Amino acid sequence: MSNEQIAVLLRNVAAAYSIKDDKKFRFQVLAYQKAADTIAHLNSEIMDYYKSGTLDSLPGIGTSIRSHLEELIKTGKVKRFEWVFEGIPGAIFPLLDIPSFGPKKAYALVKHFKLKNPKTVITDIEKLGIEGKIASLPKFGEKSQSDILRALSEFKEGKGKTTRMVLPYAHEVADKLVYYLKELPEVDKAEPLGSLRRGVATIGDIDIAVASNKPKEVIEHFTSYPYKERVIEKGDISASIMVSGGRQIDLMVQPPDAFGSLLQHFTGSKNHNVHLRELALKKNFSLSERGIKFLKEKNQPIKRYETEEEFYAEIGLQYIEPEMREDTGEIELALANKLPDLVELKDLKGDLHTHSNYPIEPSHDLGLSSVEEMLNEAKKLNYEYLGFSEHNPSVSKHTNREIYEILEKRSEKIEQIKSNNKSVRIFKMLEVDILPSGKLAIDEKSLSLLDAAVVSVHSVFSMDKNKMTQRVLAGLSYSKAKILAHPTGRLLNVRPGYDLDWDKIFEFCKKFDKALEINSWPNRLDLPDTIIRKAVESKVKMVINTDSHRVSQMIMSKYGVMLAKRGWAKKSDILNTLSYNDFSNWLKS
DNA sequence: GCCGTTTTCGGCCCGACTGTTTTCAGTCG
Repeated sequence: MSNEQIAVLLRNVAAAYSIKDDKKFRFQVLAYQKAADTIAHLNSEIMDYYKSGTLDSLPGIGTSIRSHLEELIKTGKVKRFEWVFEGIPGAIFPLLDIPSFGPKKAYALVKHFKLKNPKTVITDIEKLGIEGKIASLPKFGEKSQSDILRALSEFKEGKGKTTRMVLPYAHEVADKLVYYLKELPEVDKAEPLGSLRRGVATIGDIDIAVASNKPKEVIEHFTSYPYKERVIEKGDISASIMVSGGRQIDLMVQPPDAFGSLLQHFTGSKNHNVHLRELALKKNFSLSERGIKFLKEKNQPIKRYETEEEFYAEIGLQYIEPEMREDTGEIELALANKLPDLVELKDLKGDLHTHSNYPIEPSHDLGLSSVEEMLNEAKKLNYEYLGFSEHNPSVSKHTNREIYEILEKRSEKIEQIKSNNKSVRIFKMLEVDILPSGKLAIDEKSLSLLDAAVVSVHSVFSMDKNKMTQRVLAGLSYSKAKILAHPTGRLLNVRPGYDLDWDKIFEFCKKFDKALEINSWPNRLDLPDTIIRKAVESKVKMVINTDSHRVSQMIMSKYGVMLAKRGWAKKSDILNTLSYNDFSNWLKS
């Protein structure tokens, strides 16, 4: 079973518990939801945890859920779950993906209309709504009937609870809205928060916090946004709108002197906030977006915090960078004043994976900007060095000799530019395909023309984990191969990427002094953050690259840095924070 | 069901908004 399937099953268990007896099973519901979230966000197969007997090392999975999962994997079913699902109609489950549908609403509808078929339940309900039969149910009315119909039709057009967008698109939507909000004089500050601020690879809803003493005016302005499709909610201090493409934007307002606690609250993550608030409760503090209530002191007003730093300090914590706020150990470290000093954008001294438009006749895409243009941009970015890593010349269209000649010519051109350009140093590199056999696409003689190679997989993604690991290690074993580019091959919202045996990869990288790339390309963001974290723990070195194909893309390293921070990478974990001489020595080692 | 720097028992975040209600349940983040 896939992680996704297991996550869905656990979510269904939570929903079934909630229908069975909301009060009695309150904590089971929470526990199963948390376990489902954990599994849904794993970057390696749940089967690997099962095989190594480490299932209960995962947050939210204890002895009980672990044994249920083991039973599931061994026998294909779980006795306890069968009991939980008893009397719960299967037709409720497809409804749970639809925004505004929870277990209660789904059950009420399915039960009342005796809907049996999970495959048709959505169209069944739609039909009942159109016939006007939902409005007469107890606790339902005309408004909820039309809300249901709209939710169903938006769902059919792709607006589900789990649909997510890639980072730059989310930034674009958020930036436009922030710009619009700031047109209102009553808006002191407006900032995008949530998963966008934490640098999560894909974004669900966009969250925006506003500092203002006039919340009514702000909400009015926000809900009048000209590019909105509709207003979802509109209250005194918060509101939600939907913009084109079914994207939801949530906004919340607090007075400027309480902006710190709002930033903290709205940045999340949910798990981080829950942990923080539980911790605070033990000290008799109650935290919220409004500030801190001191529970021992009766009738005291809520204390407000203008900055997040003050807010964290009041609870006795070091300031925690947004990228770390996932409740994966950062709160414990902050308590002990032992948070790592994370890598920053300004630490980067170069980019080793860029594609110029030099006519190298590759089988994959060529860049669109010239070597000179890219060097100019590198200078603007304060880089000391830049590596050109166009794709290798097409193997099917050229002989080895022709490839050598193409690379020789390129080498001469680069040497020429080097002599005219002293401000940014150049590395002569190449992105070389690792063929299915594990061989590199070009031979040793051609490789000898390079300072080093970035190697990567661009074909036959469907190999199993062991074979793919062997393939990648074979490719990395060439002495010129120094960096494994976009190591998992994932394309966000397109394909999941292949599985590698990370322990073996890490071991190899350390032994032979190779580096893993953190690819900043927004549809890749590869390595995934959880694997960066493991690499950091294993003391494997990494390089943050952009994979730019034109000048304007070279600033994308900011996404790579956020990703690295999510993996708790320090400056010392990232090799392209080294000076030219030190990096050059490593590259040629 | 999970979890532990006051706990292996006894806790478990906090508040916003909506529709159907006249005080609250459901959903969301």
